[in-house]
Amino acid sequence: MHKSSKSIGENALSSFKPLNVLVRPNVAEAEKAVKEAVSQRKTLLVVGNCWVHYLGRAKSKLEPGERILIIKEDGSLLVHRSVGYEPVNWQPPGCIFNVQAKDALLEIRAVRRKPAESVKVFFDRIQMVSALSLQDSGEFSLYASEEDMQKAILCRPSLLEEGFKPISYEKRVQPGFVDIYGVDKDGKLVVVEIKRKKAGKEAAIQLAKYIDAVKSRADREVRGILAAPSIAKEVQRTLETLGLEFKPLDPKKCAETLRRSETAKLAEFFVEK
Amino acid sequence: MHKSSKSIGENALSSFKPLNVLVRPNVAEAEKAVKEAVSQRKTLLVVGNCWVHYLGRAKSKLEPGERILIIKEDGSLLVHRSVGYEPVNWQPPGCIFNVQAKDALLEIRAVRRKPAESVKVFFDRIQMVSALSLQDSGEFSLYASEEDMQKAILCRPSLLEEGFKPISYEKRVQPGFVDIYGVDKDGKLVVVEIKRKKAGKEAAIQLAKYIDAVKSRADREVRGILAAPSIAKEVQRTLETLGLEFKPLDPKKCAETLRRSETAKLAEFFVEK
DNA sequence: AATTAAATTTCGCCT
DNA sequence: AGGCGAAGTTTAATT
Repeated sequence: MHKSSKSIGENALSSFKPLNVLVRPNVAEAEKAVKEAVSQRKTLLVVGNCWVHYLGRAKSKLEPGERILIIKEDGSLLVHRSVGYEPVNWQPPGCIFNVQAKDALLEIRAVRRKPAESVKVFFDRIQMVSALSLQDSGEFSLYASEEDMQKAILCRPSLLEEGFKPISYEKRVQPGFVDIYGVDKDGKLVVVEIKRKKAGKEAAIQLAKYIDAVKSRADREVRGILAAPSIAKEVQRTLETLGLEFKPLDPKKCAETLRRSETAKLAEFFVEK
Repeated sequence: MHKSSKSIGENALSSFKPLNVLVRPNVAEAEKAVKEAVSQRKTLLVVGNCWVHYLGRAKSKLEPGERILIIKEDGSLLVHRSVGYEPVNWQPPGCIFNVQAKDALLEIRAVRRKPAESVKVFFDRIQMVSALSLQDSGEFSLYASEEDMQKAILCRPSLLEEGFKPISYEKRVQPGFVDIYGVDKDGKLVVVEIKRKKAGKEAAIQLAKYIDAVKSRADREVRGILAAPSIAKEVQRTLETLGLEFKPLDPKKCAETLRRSETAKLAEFFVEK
């Protein structure tokens, strides 16, 4: 992790995006738009009066009513009613779609193998069709971001190991920024690289580079610790080969630590007053 | 159940429905539309570039990207990315919403108590806002409709009880139609009332009326059986008072029976050929 | 209201 | 690819 990796945001670049919205189209118009969206792997929204037949692991029938149909780029399908957190009908990613208009009806069929399932949605009146090209590379972090994990170690160093003392963070060295830099209980220098997800090869290489950089400057032994929720077996071997270490660090635990620390600070505040 | 209860459909009546769609609105326009939709308990769709903070049972952060936000009439909230069956962020029904525009940002906050949670969605660019009045009274039946349950008993009477023999179905009597009419292993007349959901008081009363009607015509003892997946405790007592019986009948089991029967018929077909 | 069990569970991780 | 376990699980049913 290094904060310099933060993106400027996709905002400035593309204020123009292809966006097709049809309001109250007839079935033929809707058919065209839906076929196009599905074949172009766009995200599709259809709102209208429909009924649904599902057959697969289970079997269901949904009588007519106005709902929202979503078909996503990955071939997943959702039918949402006006109430309820869960979709009334759905299909996980990987469906193949078949779209056809017949007798003033728009039929959208989603089929998948293994398990063999099909969802058929019939529209007879369509309020809106919208084909979207959603640009979304934003990261989703549950419980703690990499930055949160860094903070957690800084505020409770024992999360990394007993006796660890941080000296600095985001320290600039040759190849970039060292997440955390400190000393262990024996006074040895420690370089810590943090990953929020399962650590891959690049994490080990990155850490190795930092170690080299620090060693060349400090001219003494330096320990390298890769802290992440988990690590690939092969990477574990790579680490050992390089003389580096792995420390399991759970984002959830980090978040709890931060929360407690905030609570503690708050308690402290009230005690001092 | 009686087939005459089928609705004509909401199709013919209301081809005109209030439907507000804003394409590429500015933040102020979007704010107005969203506030209106939320206060009027409409179903809301917002598509645009957004980021999301969640804090409650867990905690999460979603970096900027283009997504679909849905707020339903019951106060549930969904944020969907362009891939994945599940929403990336959500909130179950019963939220209170707070909408405000500030510094060219549209903030939509969903809060609920028990558990105390909040989801904050920030939009800086909005592709579309749509406020929908979804009319949806269509019934959803999983595994089997009441009609399917009727078919299942007709094709395998032992589902009701050993030795039962159907004579007719949808038989016209004074108050309406008897779902299934037959005789038990001792030759006693049996009237069967089927419900797909947990049986309520009205089901017991309905059955009692049919029994009376049949008794007055046949002038001999008639058993009444209410077949449903479950029954309310109080209704069970009502049944006993009236000298009627309850038979647990699971839609899932009915669907399996029908499927097997179809498979059997198919097998029979292939054997005969 | 709290607890338990099922779900078209889905999803990730591991073998 | 199949099996196991967790989930911000949700939801319905039961005590």
